[in-house]
Amino acid sequence: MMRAFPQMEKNATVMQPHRQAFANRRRDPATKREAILQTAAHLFLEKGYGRTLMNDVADRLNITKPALYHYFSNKEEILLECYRWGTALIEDKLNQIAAQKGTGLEKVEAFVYEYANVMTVNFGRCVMRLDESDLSPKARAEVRGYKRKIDRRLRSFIQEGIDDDSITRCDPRMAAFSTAGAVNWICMWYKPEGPLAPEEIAAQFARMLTHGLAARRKRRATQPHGSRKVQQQMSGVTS
Amino acid sequence: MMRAFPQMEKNATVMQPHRQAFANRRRDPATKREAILQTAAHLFLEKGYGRTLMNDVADRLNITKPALYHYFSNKEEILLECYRWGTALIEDKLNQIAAQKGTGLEKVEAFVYEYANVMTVNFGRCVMRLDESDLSPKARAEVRGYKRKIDRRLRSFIQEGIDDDSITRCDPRMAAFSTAGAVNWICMWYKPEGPLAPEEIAAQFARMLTHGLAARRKRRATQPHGSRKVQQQMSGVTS
DNA sequence: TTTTTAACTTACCCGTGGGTAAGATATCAT
DNA sequence: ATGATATCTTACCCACGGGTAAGTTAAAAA
Repeated sequence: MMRAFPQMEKNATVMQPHRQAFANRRRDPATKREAILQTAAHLFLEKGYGRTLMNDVADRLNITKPALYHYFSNKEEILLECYRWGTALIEDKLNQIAAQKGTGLEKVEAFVYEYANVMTVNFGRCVMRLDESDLSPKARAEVRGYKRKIDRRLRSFIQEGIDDDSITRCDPRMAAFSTAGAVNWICMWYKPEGPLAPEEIAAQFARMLTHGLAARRKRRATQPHGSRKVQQQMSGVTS
Repeated sequence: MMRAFPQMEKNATVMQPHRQAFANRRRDPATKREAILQTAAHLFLEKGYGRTLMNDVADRLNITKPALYHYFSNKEEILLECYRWGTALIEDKLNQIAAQKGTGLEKVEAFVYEYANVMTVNFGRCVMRLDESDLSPKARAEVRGYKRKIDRRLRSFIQEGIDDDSITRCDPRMAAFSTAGAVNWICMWYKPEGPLAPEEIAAQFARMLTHGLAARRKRRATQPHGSRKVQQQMSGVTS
């Protein structure tokens, strides 16, 4: 029998990609674990950790709440695993940058670019957007460790830049807070379905945070701003 | 009779400043309302909104939970009022800056300085640190309105700067996100009892965010960084 | 003093949501 | 086929915490 809209079924699963992971019972457990993490991360970002119920996660996967406890021992472990995935993404990029050649300033620029990109990925967003105090002291200490490592890396790039004269003299700690803060905040307003492409954001941030807003020298003529279109209105400072 | 430590009693109240507001029954209700708000804001920042119990707030004020409901109809109203106080602080500063003379860049610099200072005050920190989705749709819309106003102001300063050639050509929306993000993030790591003075933070941020990290020109000699002491270690990128 | 009333306390309710006990079912090995 | 096992469901428990009902007390008014 011919279907009127043969693609409908497929689209239905495309819209809920992680439901598929639980279609067969004996499917790879690792895949299911990740499916749980992905949907949980999505919900945590959408509604916050506290307001995300275990039932919400289960519902999205077309399973029941107790099924989740076959893959995670409790809600906090899901949260912790989101942190682990996110920080791993960042660490990975940082190692690449640290191995590169270049001035300190160039490394900071690369840091901002890569870090900004991670801040548009759900797991990355979780790292900076979710509240650490939802974690137990032990888990919180672990996450703090990851974050401190990131911070040390950024500060070392800045210090390199000061030493090689590519960065103006400043307090590396404060510069790191400022730079990282601007990028961290991306996870507060970025919407995957929004009008801004991650690479575009990353590129602009990398430029602005290293070279500042101030005009380098007086411009002669003020010609209009290329063919940039007036873009969709976004809400505000934080959303 | 002489006391061995006559100041002890006084210190006890200094340590818990808001308890005093509820010492007498017929004291000014407005004072008590503010005392509740202050302690609530403090706890919200310390433990998060969701983990702060009405009992926690009451305990700190040496009263019982139902007493709070004489001043606020529910928990959310306390939260909303924190937002109102915080955004009012910011708006106030913004109006002053907008009225000033100067280039766009100078206004952005002033914005960063004043805004950063607000981000070290509890009510100000609440605005950017607490989660809007703890508010009802109606209240959230109100808060969003305040934030959008702040954002519009910042963007207008940036646009002014582009027009008067004090700011390099860029997407004002993106520049606002970057600048505001760096400052907003202060509320995530700033600790009132920490080693950094608000004005110091504000001054450094204002400089870095407008003029960037990049060295303007090659320096001749690299002399050590004045007499700056190695300062107390702070945790990491976000705390 | 006595009355009045706002300010507060004690004792309680109950919806919510994380987590579990025990049983059902699909899939694999034999 | 048949048992064995991981997987998943139905039905439930109960701690927690926001909010309230009803009674108590302190301070101002009369």
